[in-house]
Amino acid sequence: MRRLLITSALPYANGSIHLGHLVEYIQTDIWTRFQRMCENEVFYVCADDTHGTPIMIKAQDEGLTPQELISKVHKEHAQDFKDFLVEFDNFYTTDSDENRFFSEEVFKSLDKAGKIVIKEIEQFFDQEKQMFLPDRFIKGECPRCKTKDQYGDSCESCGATYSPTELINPFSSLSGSKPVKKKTKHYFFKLSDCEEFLIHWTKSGTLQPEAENKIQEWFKSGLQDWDITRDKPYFGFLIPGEKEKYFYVWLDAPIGYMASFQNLLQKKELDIKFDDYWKDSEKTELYHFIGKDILYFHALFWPATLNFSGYRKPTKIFSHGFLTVNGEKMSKSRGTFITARSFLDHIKEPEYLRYYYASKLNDSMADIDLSLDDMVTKVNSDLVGKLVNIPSRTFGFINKYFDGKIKPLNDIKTDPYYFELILKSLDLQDEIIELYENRLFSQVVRKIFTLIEDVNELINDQQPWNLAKNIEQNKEQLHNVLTTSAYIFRNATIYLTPILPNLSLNVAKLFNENIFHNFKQIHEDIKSVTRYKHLLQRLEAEQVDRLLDTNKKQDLLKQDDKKINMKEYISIEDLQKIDLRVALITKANFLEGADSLLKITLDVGSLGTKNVFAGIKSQYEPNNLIGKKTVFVANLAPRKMKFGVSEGMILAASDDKKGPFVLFPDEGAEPGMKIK
RNA sequence: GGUGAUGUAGCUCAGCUGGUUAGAGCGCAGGAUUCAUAAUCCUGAGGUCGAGAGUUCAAGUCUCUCCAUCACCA
Repeated sequence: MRRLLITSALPYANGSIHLGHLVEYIQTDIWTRFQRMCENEVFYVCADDTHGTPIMIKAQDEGLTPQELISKVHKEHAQDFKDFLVEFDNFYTTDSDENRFFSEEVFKSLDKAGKIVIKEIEQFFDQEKQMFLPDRFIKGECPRCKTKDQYGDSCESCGATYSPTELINPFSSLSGSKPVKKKTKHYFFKLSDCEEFLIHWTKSGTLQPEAENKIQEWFKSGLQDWDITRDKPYFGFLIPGEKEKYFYVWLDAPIGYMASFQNLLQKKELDIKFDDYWKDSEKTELYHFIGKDILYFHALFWPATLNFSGYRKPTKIFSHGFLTVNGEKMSKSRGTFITARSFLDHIKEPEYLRYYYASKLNDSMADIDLSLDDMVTKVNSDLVGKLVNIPSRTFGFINKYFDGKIKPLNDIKTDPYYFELILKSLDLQDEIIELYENRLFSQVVRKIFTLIEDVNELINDQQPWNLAKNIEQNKEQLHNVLTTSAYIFRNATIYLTPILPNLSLNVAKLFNENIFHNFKQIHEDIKSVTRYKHLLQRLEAEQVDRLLDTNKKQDLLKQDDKKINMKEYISIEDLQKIDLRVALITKANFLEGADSLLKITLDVGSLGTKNVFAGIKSQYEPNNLIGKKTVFVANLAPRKMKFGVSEGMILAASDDKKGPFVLFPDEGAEPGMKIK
């Protein structure tokens, strides 16, 4: 029995889980479940990554403390993972006592080993906010192509990279003020000292070949010492002995793997030694699943940190590519920036995504594409049309003619025609296990579906519906066909369990079993089957359309909110341009041929009588409006409409779901009064 | 800008260390079938393997150049 500790990268606690994140969690979860089905002892831990400036700023924006923000996000993340059947043994947080302990301990050990050095550096400082600015919070003109409003590290327009000090006219994106250069004392991890160790470690088979190539580039350019300090204000752990300096979030984030594991041992009171997993690489294996974007941290900083603070190194780092949707980068305006939650709201079935990802995942770092049309056809044709179709087309016969009973494996061995087919499904086990182990899930899926296709072919050839017409004569043959189908279907489902745990559970119930939890179960007899109930619904293309539409709309709303949040203020002069008046509704009428408009006649005091057409028919009866006062925009340019000239506008509130609701002023407001 | 990866049928992807007529699923066309959620099965059409050059008896597979896409740059 192998003993494995497996991790997925920690999601940052300032946003929702989206389909891009899920590639990794689903990939890891499949591999973890696979290892469990091979009877290995497996722990799968993760945590929210909770520290850093962006979290601090976001909490401020939302009027929360950072702790409140991360606890809110943690709940949301945990629910998303659970609903996508991502089964962590522990989903913890980096803002924990355990993590503080290990972070300090690692830091002290590194210091003792002479790997920590103090340097004075010069950084941009926002005098208004009284804080040092991370690169991405500084904006200015690109020094090369002069494009305005570029971030402090690189230009989105020409792709140049530079340091924020090179920007022309830099400004703080937090306060808008001009940052000044200021000196500060920082702790550095002497990565430059670790080159020999890292060259050896990265070439010892711990990385995929592509990742190894990528790493070479960094060696070529020379390893730079790593700044692990951030000045206050910051949300994170104080560096031991300091009052205003914190650990950079990337120091304590991977240590969060250790903290989450330690927390798991305590919480579940497991009789397992922490050191077996974190100090002794002989006894246990440690695997990190990550995205290719954070390879740098996991393949250089992390092993070096571990090695020089007395811990074991990871057994292997598995990096995967990025997710594109419909062949392009995920985009909020196209609606392809799909959150886990909105996928569930519209598609309902998390296993459709799990299946689709599995059918495309392999061991490489190449990006994978979620083609939504492709997902629909794949799910419908593979899962519904082929897999689930088997019990649907055979269980009726088994129940009707054989009282739900299936032949034992030994009995069918006498007939080589059928037994060979079953044998093929048994023999595939070794191959499938090897493919799973190597994370070649797309090939696993393809292999399994050759079995499914065999069964459908067998049923077509043998035509149980015809055999049943002359049941006395054909009973034996019919039973063989059905038995063979049942075994192969059962075995294929066992093989698919890591990918489709819920479906597997429901299929187990069809066979009067509790659960499929071990690949060895393919050798067990099937005793009986129950009545067939539909296992999966077809996926309709409209569901996908609605999913994209909803995400698109939400993005538009958010952009509106953002405009306000981004402090795109208007001046008081701008506001005074609008002549708002109290008006009395004297008449209100339906208009023939108008779907949403009412004709409203207003008494605006000194401005006289005005007519407007208001799109409020859905909410208001004309008679209920007469005699009420409302708010009127008096200097809006008159507009010719089908029904006449609209001489202004009355104000009403609405969002995408409800409204409009007309505004009514408080008592005492008289027609013609200015609103200011 | 530097570096890494990717580019194979309409779509999504397999093709191990170079070796006979380049594969799968979906889609499409034709047929079979009706047990099954219009599901299933059979047959077929579809590719100068991003472009160009080179190495070799032989290249999708190795080398070089170029083009496009994605990522990273601490």
